[in-house]
Amino acid sequence: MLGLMRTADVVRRSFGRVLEEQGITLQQYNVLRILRGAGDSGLPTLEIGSRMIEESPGITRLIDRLEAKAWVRRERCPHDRRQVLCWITAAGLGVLESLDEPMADADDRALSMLSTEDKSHLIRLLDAIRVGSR
Amino acid sequence: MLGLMRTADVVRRSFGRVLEEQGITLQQYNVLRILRGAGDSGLPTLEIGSRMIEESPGITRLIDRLEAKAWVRRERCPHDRRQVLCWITAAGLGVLESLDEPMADADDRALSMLSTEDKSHLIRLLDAIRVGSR
DNA sequence: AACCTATGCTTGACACGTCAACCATTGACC
DNA sequence: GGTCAATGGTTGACGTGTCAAGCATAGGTT
Repeated sequence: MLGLMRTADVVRRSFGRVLEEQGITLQQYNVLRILRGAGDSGLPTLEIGSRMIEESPGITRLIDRLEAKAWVRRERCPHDRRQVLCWITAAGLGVLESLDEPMADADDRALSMLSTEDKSHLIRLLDAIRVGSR
Repeated sequence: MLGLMRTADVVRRSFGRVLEEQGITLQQYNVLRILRGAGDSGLPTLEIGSRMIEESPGITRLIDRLEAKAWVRRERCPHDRRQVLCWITAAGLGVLESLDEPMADADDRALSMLSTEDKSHLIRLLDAIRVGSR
């Protein structure tokens, strides 16, 4: 378990270094990816949160910062005024696009020492741990 | 890589839940473990930091909190007045002791779904990723 | 219509992790 | 002995994870 956490941190930092050149953090990147996937219909705040690693409260402030950088647009939903819908902006899409390749490279680099078989085995083991942790 | 980070977070939170009953965090627990291992001779601040996951600056404040709870004692080293030596206190040892068993159980639980062979394979894969990330 | 619980955030407070800048002490070199 | 770079730590600022508490809106129930 120690090894798992250590390795995850090493990998996290290595992705972080790629992202910091665009002035974006890993979590902000994740949110933008999720919103790009959601398309024009946008997503309510907590729906984004539920697709991320963290618990809900942090997501509000995370999106605050993305909105401040004009990468995300927010609007209260007219049908259910409790919800706040979020969309990625054109600027946000641009940032993501410029990161797609470097991030794919980083991913390749991080796993370059493993064979295809190793990778699928690793995924299976990790999934098993995650499923079992309830 | 996503799976790795997700799984690590799940595991981190699960250990966190065990520790919070003693009012201690995972990082604080790590520091105490390191200091227990160091014994009576204590360790300089940055030496502790280098054995942890994080980079140096955070370690000062981490130990500040441990000192505030009287689990750690600090003293400027007389031979090299730049260094600050740290020791775990008796109270700190007590806290650790009360956590040894619950933490071992949590570790077992987290990995109970894997065979011995799976575990050593997982360790090998994780080590390979870590070694390759330089 | 009045009430009540659930839902969807948001905020405040605190623990980190990380970078950049800074201070003190050492040790080496001139 | 005086200067200077290196070492060991600390601080400030900012992003994030998490808990507890709070607020507004929805959707029943009566």
